[in-house]
Amino acid sequence: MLATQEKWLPVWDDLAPFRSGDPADVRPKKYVLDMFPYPSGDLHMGHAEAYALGDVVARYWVQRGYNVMHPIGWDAFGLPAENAAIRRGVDPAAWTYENIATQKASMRRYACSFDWDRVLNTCDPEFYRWNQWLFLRLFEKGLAYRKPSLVNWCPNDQTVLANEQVVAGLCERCDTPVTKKKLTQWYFRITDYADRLLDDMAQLEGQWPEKVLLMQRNWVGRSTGADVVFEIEDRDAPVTVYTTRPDTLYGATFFVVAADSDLAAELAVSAPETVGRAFNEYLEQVRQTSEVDRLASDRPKTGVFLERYAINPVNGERLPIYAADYVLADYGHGAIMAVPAHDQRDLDFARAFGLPVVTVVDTGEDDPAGSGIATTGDGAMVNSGPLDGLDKAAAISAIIEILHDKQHGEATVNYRLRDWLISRQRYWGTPIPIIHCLDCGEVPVPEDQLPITLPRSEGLDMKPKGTSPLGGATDWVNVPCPTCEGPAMRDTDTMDTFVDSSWYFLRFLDPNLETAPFDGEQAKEWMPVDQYVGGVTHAILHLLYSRFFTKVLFDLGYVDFTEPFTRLLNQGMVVMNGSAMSKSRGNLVRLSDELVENGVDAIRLSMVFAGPPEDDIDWSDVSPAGSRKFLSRAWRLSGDVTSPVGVDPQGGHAALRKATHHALHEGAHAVETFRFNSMVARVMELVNSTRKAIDSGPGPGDPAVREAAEAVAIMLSLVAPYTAEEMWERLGHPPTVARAGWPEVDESLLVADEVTCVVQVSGKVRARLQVSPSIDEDTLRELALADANVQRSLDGREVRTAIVRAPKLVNFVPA
RNA sequence: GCCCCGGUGGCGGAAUUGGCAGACGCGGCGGAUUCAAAAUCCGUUGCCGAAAGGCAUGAGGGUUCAAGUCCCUCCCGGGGCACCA
Repeated sequence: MLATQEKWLPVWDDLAPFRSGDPADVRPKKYVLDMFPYPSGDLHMGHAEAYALGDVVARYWVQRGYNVMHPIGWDAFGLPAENAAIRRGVDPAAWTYENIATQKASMRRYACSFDWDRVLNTCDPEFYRWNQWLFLRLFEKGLAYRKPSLVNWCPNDQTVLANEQVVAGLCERCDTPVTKKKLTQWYFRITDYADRLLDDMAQLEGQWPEKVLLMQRNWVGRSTGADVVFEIEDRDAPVTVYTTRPDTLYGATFFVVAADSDLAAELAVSAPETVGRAFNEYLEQVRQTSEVDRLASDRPKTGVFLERYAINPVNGERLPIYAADYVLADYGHGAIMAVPAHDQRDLDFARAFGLPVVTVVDTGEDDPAGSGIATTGDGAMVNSGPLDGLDKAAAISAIIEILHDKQHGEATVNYRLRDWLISRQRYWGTPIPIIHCLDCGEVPVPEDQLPITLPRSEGLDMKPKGTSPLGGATDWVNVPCPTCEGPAMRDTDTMDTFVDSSWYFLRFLDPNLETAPFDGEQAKEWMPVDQYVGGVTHAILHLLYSRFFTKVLFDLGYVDFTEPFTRLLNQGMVVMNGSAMSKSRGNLVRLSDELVENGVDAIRLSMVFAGPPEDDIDWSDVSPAGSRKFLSRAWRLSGDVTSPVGVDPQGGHAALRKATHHALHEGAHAVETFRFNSMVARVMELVNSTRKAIDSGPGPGDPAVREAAEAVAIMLSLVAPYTAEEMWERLGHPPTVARAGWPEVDESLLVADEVTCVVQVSGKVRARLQVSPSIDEDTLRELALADANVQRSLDGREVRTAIVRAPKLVNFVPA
């Protein structure tokens, strides 16, 4: 196995069959992209699966005559490098580049069909200078801005997190419960693109897994409703609330403001002193509640009455105002009108605080005041003045019109999506290219000063302490203001590493370009990515951000498409005995061990053959030894062929020729529909047929045997490159089989000259006939009826109906 | 709680539009080869039955000449969302 690697790797390096950058190359282009890895160590089983699957696609399109760009790089910024630095005192850069070298060598041995001329590392200044450049473009457009806000804070990593990076209240990286902190941070205005992120999904329908589209739709969370303006007693300015149920306005019995909102604080200040004290106590308690606890679904409702009142604009009723934590400060306007009869959360609160419940929609269900179950369905409006008798939809439009006329509200849209918080208080990332000047404020770093490279880690205190380690690099931080030359300071935060991956696919077009992040002409030729392959863990994070960046770049005129990834394949995970592999569980399978034991080809084949690519693979169900056995069976075919290279297959053994062309045809179709396991099954069938032909059919000298063996080598080259190359050589061809080309399928060989016709009586199979595929219905019916078994089953009964689907099926229905 | 997606032999999984259920493989069993083992090769392998035949795609019902596939109800598993007004 090792000898085979030693033999072919230099040959492949030399021939570079997957080089894609030749401007004279006339082949049509295709861009196949695997999600790039984080260099945390050597490759593991998960990488082995992902890259085996991506390789099938890339190598297939090369065989089909395309100039396939299949690049690889490293998502090289991020916390593990820094944590290693803290634990072991190594330089994050040195640690990272060492791991990259290890992974790169492993990928080469794993025979990944990457174009090695296009490698990039996001931690190279040549890459991240363009992060800074893009940041400045967004800053100019007002799409990058700083604001104070209550943000997600990971106490373990000592950094802020974007909303997308908090999973069920836990830090996505380290599973530590996330807390909230009031901080001024940098954001990208992704919410400006909420509608387009939703609407452009129409382009992806059928091309992306439905599941991913659904998750993104939920994440953006568009809802339609109305803003309603409420006057507040003893306050000049009114307060606007957002509601999806303006039709229930007459059912509002109280008013709630988010406890942690500025409005709550303000209302409490001008309330009686006892209220102020109670409020402050409550707020303190809310602040100490972790995100995990806050999200617990069965938590009782809590709050404080502020002894203030809002006025219902339609009936002038006084609604008591409460501060509570079930209303979120950063959604809508941070305040709601509460309609306990028709909203479960409001009802729970009303019952806890003894507030009235007024039903305004008669849904025919039990009265919520008694049942404790809010009714949310449709029905006739009651107790609602001019709305009485209308149904939900009519009431919504009627009330919006009324509010609009009185200037008390209007129809609006709201989103669950929040702006993307991109600053991080950590070292190993892209410095934010802003200089803070006391006089000039936030000053962008002039473009000719890019990149702002990271200061050396030596001498910096890397320990997480809530502020960026970059703050300790005084020489680096203190700079003159680019505008006024006065003393100023660099921004010391670094960018979220998801910024890197939001556009890296464009950098592959020319990773060494020094004048721009990418070349527009090349983007026209190659983009968007035709096939993206990666894990479903990025369903929201990376894929949403990349879609956002692409739209921004489109608006800025840098690209002419609005979606970056035309087609998406999510591969599953490799697990062991039903659960994710981990050292602590003791079910870790080491890729390197597997490779030593069974070889690269057998591991790749096992990954591809295990099942559909999107399903998880349980390694305990997989037989790499079986894969190895099959590969040597296939390989042996190539040694048995005795006909000369280039022999005309015409006139060769007809049945085997049909088998070959059938396999090529079905195999191609299987690859194009992501049924890679079925493609392998078709190759296995062809190997079996060829073996039979050699041993007991027309013999090894038949031209059809050579044709079959060559087809096996070519199909196998998608999965098992070493075995395929060995076969190709033994069959008398020069390397490399990767560029041999997919043999043209002879359509005439796809039609069988005899098919099996199933004859049923009352839907049960009673006979099978060998018939010509062109047999006509009448002949087939007579033939079927004449069959002895059919006659026995009919048992003298008359045939009431005969369904004839020539040439494959006849069904007699007796009277 | 809401929304998706699944449930097919001992196991992983096949099955264009409703038309031979179980392709291909793993494992098992039997045999050949071998002093023996490994490797390899051949055969066999859904269940019941001696056979004819019958029964089988989570359970139950329905549509149809015909259902793994379509419709309804339920059970189980996996995933996503979860105070977003």
